Amino acid sequence: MSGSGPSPAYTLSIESVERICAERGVRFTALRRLALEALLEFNGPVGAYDLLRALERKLGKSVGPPTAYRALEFLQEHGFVTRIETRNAFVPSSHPDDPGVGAFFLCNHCGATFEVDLPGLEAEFARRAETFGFRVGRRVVELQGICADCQHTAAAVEGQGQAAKAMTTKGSRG
Amino acid sequence: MSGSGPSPAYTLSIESVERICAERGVRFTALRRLALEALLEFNGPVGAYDLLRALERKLGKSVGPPTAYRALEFLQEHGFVTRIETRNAFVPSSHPDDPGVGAFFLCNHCGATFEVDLPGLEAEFARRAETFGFRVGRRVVELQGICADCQHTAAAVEGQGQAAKAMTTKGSRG
DNA sequence: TTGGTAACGTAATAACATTACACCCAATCA
DNA sequence: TGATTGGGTGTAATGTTATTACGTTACCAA
Ligand SMILES: [Zn+2]
Ligand SMILES: [Zn+2]
Ligand SMILES: [Zn+2]
Ligand SMILES: [Zn+2]
Repeated sequence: MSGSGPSPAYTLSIESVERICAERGVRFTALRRLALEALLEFNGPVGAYDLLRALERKLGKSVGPPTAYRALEFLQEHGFVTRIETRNAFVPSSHPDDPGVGAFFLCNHCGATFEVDLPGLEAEFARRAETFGFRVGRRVVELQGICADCQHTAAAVEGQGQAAKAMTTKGSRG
Repeated sequence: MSGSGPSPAYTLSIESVERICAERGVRFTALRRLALEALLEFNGPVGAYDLLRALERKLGKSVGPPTAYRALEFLQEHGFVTRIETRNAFVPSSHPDDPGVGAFFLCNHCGATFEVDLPGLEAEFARRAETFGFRVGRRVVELQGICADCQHTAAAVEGQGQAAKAMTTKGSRG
């Protein structure tokens, strides 16, 4: 399939992250940079252990899980990376400082990941939360299905349940 | 915290599931029934291994992970149970044959889980999906934060990030 | 009754994530 | 400058969640 979709692949660049970190007075270390570079080099969601192996290749030495997870934690905290819960995987964020809801359309067939802004979602959530006094923090919206490209393929059997095969190293929990 | 919230605790009963399975011509076996009973006996999301241990208690013998996961798979396939992705855990569904979007409000402080119907979400998803030919299957909407009860507590520091402690055996990934 | 299929038991392993502690290094300050 | 301090990283061990593979059993239909 292709990387085409509702939003440009990724608007995030290393340079912009560098700048934002400087503004915020936080350290964009070599390791964190390498991790983000690795994530950008993949086309889709990347598992922590895949990132780990990518880091090993870049560094030429072995790295432990905490190293990968710490880098991911930093990148998530600052909005540069989003965890895809239904894939146990991570992608660079399209909108690092956007307070809005990032909704993810995830193709079960090819693994393609589309981050889209769903205006109106925010309001709907807030309004409903208000009715019972819930204070909303992190929002997770993930919509699984079949992308346009894969629907043109005979192999795309159903809107539910096929395993992702290409474009990602991650499996699916459909 | 309390079990109060936007919808009654659970509208699902063993009897209704029994009836639905008969209608659909699928087998509601002893194991599947025990698994669902166990899930209903918990107050919140239940991890697969907690379910496993509950099954062991009920059966008086040890059971392997596949046994628990197969029961969960069946219950999910038929809409009786929903997986909470951000908790790696499972809850009985409030609306087993409702095609609408079940959104979950999850308290990071006490673990309380509220399933609510968000009408309008469905339309928003469908409309956006249509614009790029995506065919939506499973929808995951999980909103983490702090419930009303916990906001009345000094310990509820922020709308983000506290670990769930009571009412659930599950941890949090913030 | 027999043959086929869905369900289950069991062992092993894979995949994902965290804890604990030691070490290093850069920024701050006596 | 030397000491202190805190964040960041290295490493080993462990914990948690999920799947694969394969043999057996139970149910149903021909
Ligand atoms: Zn494809
Ligand atoms: Zn696709
Ligand atoms: Zn609460
Ligand atoms: Zn509470």
